[in-house]
Amino acid sequence: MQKYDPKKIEAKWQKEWAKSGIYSAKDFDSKPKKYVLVEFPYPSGEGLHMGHLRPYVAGDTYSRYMRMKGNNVIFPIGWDAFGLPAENYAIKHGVQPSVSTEKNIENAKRQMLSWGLSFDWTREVNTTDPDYYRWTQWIFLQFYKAGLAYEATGLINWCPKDKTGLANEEVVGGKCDRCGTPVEKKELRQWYLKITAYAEKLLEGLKNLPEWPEAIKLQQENWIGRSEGAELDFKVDGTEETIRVFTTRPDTLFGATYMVLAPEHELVEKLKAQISNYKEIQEYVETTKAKSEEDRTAEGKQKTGVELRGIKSINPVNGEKIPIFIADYVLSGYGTGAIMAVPAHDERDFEFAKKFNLPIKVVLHEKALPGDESMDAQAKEYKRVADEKKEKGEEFSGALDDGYLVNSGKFDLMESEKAKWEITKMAGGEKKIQYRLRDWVFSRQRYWGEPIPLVHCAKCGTVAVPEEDLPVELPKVKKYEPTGTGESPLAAMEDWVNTKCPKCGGPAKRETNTMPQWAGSSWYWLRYTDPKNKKEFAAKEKLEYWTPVDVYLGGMEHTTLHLLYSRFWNLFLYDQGLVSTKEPYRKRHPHGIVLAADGEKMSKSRGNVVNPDLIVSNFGADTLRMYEMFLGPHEMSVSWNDQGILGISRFLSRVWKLIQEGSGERSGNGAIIHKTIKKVGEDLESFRYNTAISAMMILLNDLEANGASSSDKEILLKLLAPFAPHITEELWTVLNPKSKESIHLEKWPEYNPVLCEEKTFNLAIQVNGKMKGSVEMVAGATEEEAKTKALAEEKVKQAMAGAAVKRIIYVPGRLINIVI
RNA sequence: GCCCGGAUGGCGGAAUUGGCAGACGCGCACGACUCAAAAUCGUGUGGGUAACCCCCAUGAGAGUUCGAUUCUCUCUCCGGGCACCA
Repeated sequence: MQKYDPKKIEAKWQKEWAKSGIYSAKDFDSKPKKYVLVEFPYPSGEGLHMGHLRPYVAGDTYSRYMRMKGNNVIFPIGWDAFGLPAENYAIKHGVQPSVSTEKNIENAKRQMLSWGLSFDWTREVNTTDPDYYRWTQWIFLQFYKAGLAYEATGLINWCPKDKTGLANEEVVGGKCDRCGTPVEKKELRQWYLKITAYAEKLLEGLKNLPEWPEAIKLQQENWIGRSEGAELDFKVDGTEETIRVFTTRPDTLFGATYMVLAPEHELVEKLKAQISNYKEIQEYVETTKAKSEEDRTAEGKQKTGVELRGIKSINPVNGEKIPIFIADYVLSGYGTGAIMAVPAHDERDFEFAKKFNLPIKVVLHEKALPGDESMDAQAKEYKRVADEKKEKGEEFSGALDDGYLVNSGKFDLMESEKAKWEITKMAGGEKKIQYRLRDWVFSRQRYWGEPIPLVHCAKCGTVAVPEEDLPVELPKVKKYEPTGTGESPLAAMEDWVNTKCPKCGGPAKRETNTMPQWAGSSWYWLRYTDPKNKKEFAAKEKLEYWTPVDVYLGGMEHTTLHLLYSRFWNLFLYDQGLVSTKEPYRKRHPHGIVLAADGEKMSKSRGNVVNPDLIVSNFGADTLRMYEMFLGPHEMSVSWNDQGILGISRFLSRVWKLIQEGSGERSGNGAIIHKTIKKVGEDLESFRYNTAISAMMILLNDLEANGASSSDKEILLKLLAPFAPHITEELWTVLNPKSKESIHLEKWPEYNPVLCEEKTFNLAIQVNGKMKGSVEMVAGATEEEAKTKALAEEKVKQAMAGAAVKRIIYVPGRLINIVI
C-alpha cells in the first residue's frame, strides 16, 4: 500500500475536475437551486491569505454537501479589483493598475484552484472589466434618473503637502500616511447617493430576514439609527432668527438651560453683528476644522466650546432667556446641527454644563412626587451624586427613559411619554423622525475606479451619458500622481475630458470623479446569474431562477457598509422592477477573523502572516482545509497555530489506511454510523464544522477498533467528501474501481432515526444540586423507577444522612435531584 | 467616546431548552516496536491531595434557581465597526 501523498493526488484531481466541469451550475435545472455566495476578494499583490481561506473553504464545503443532497448549486467567484493599493502601486512603480491587477488575479486564482474550491469558473466576473462596469455605470444612471444621485460639497481629508485627498485609512494619527504632514479638511464637490431615502425600507426589510443573526440586524438597525422626536424652534432674543433643534426628549424642554450649535452652523455667520466675541468664535471654528475626526473623538469626554456672547435664545415654553454656545460635540450632519441642552438628563450636556458652570435643572423624576420635595434640592442632590461618582472615576447617569415631570409648569406629574407630544404641541413644534444614517459619498478623486458616466455642459448642465454609449471606459493615463487640485488624475486627460454634450452636441466636459470601490460589489451577485449578458445586467428569468442568495458567507467587518449598501442597491432595483426579490440575501452567516498565533491580527508589518501556499506544499490542501475548519466555530475569531495541524494530517492518513485495508464485519449494530451521519449533516447545515470533524474522528476511532465493512467505508468517505475533496475522490476509485462517477456527484447517505435513539441513558444523581453519582437506566424510565434507584445508591444515603426528602426534581433521560 | 461581539485545562476547543464541565484534537508523560531515532500503536493527563474519599474550578463580583459555562445586573480585559481600507 502506498503512503498517503497529497501532492500526487491533489494536482491530479484538480486537473480532472477542471476538465469534467462537474461544478458548473445549470440555469433552469429542475433540481432545487441553492445559491451559495462568498465575498469576492480584492486581488492584492500579497496573494490570498488565511482570512480568505476561511469563508471560501466554508462555502465550498457547504456547496459540496448541498450538491450531494441533490441541489443545483451555484457557487460563483470573481474579483473586486478596483481600489487604492493598485493605484498606489502604480504611482510607485509606474505599472498600469490593469496590468498589476491581472497578474494578481492570476496568482489568486492559482491559489484557489490549489485549495480544491469547487467554484463555477464559467461565471467569473471582474469589476474592472468594461463589460462588467458598464452595468455598474448603468445602475448608477438609474439612481441618477430617479433623483437619488445628487451633487453637493463635502469635506474630505486633505494633505496640504502632497496636495491630494486622503482616505481615512491613509490618515494615521491625524497625519498623512505618506509624508507625515498634519491632515486638513477640504471642501470639495462630491456625488452622493441618497441612501437616507431608503432608511425606512432598509430598516423594515430587516424584519423579513429571520435567518440573519440578531447581532448583525441589531448593528444595522443602530447604524440606521431611527429615532422619533420633535423639531422645535427657539427664538433668538431681539432678532428675527430662530434656531431649530431636533430632540428625542421634548418632555424635558423645561429643563433646557442652554443651547449648543455645531461650529459649522449657518447662524454663527448670520448673527456676526450681534456676537460680541466673534473673534474668539472664529478661532474655535478654525480649530475644529483643522481637527481630524480622530482628534475630535480621541478627546473623549473632555468637552470644549465657546459661548456666543451678546445673544440669548428664548425657551418657547417658559420664556426663559438661555445662553447659546458652539461646541464640536454637536455635529452639523445630524439632526438640525443644533441642540437644546438638558444637563440634568443627558450625560453629554451634563459634562458640558459642569465645565461651564451652567444651571442644571431637574424636570424628570422616576416617581410622581406629591410636590413636597424641593426640586432645587433635588438638583443639588444630582450634582452631589455626580461629583461623587466623578471622583470615584464613575460616570454620571441622570438619564431616565421615562418618568414623571416635575418643575414643568402645568405638565407637572404627567407621564413623560404623554408629555413629549403635549409639550411639542405647546411649543409649536412638530413630530419628526430622524435617522443617524447619512447619505453615501459616492465619488472619489482617484484614477482606479469606475468613471461616473455624466457630462457637464455649459448650456444643458449635468447630462447623463446615453445608455448605448456605455461603458465610459477608463482611459490609460501616463501619470497616476495626484493633480494637486483634488481632482482625479483623469482631469489631466484632455482628450478624454473634453467631449460633446449628448443633448445639444456642444462642447462639454466629462465628470472626472470615479466611483468608490463599494460600487462594483453592490450588485455582483446579480451578475453571476448571467455573467455574459451584453444586453442587460442580467436576464430577468435567470434572476428569477437563481435569486435570492440562499447563504452569504462573509466577515463581520462588512456589516454596516457593504452589507447595507448592497441591500440598498437591491431594494432600489426591486423598486425599478429590475430584480425579483426585495432582499438579496436570505441568510447571512458571518465568520470570525483569523488571527496570528500571538492573538494579534495578521499583518505584513507585524511579520506574523501565515502563507497558505506553504501549508499546502507541506501538508496538502485537504489537511489545510480541514484544520482551518477544525480550529474553532466558524463565526468566532481563531488564532492560527501550526501545532495542531498534525492531528488532521494523522486523521487523513488513518482514513487512507483504513479504506485500503481488507473489509471485515463489524461488531455491534452500527448505531454509531447512523448517529454520525445525522450529526455531520446537522452540523453542516449550521456551519458547525469543528464538531462535524470531531464526530468523524470518533467514527474513525470506532471503525478501527471494531472493524469496518465496505459499506461503512463508503459512508465514511461520503461524509468526509465535502471537507477533504481530493483524498475522498482518490479513495472512492479504490473502493469502486469500476465506477467512473465522482464521489462529489454521489448521494449523501441517509440515516435510520431508530438506530440513532439511545436505548439506555446515564441518570445523573444529585442531592441538593450536588453530584453524587450516576446510574445506568433504560430509556423512558419513570420518575418512580429513577427515585428508587437513586435512593438505593450508597453515596446518596451518606449524603442524606437520614434527612427527609423535601422535593424530587426529575428530568427524564437526564438527572434526578433530591432536595432534603 | 458610541454600537456589536467574545473570555472554559499547558494550547485550539466541546457541552439540546438552565441539568454529569472539559467531547475531539494538539502538547506532555510513561509504555510497546526499534541497535537507536523518527513514524506508528497503547495508557494516562483541569487544579489541590498519599488517595479512584473529598474540596476547588468556565475572566471578576453579585443575583435568580433544587440546579448556572448557559439567564439578569455591575466590572475587567480582548476583538470588530464608526461612513474615502476592502
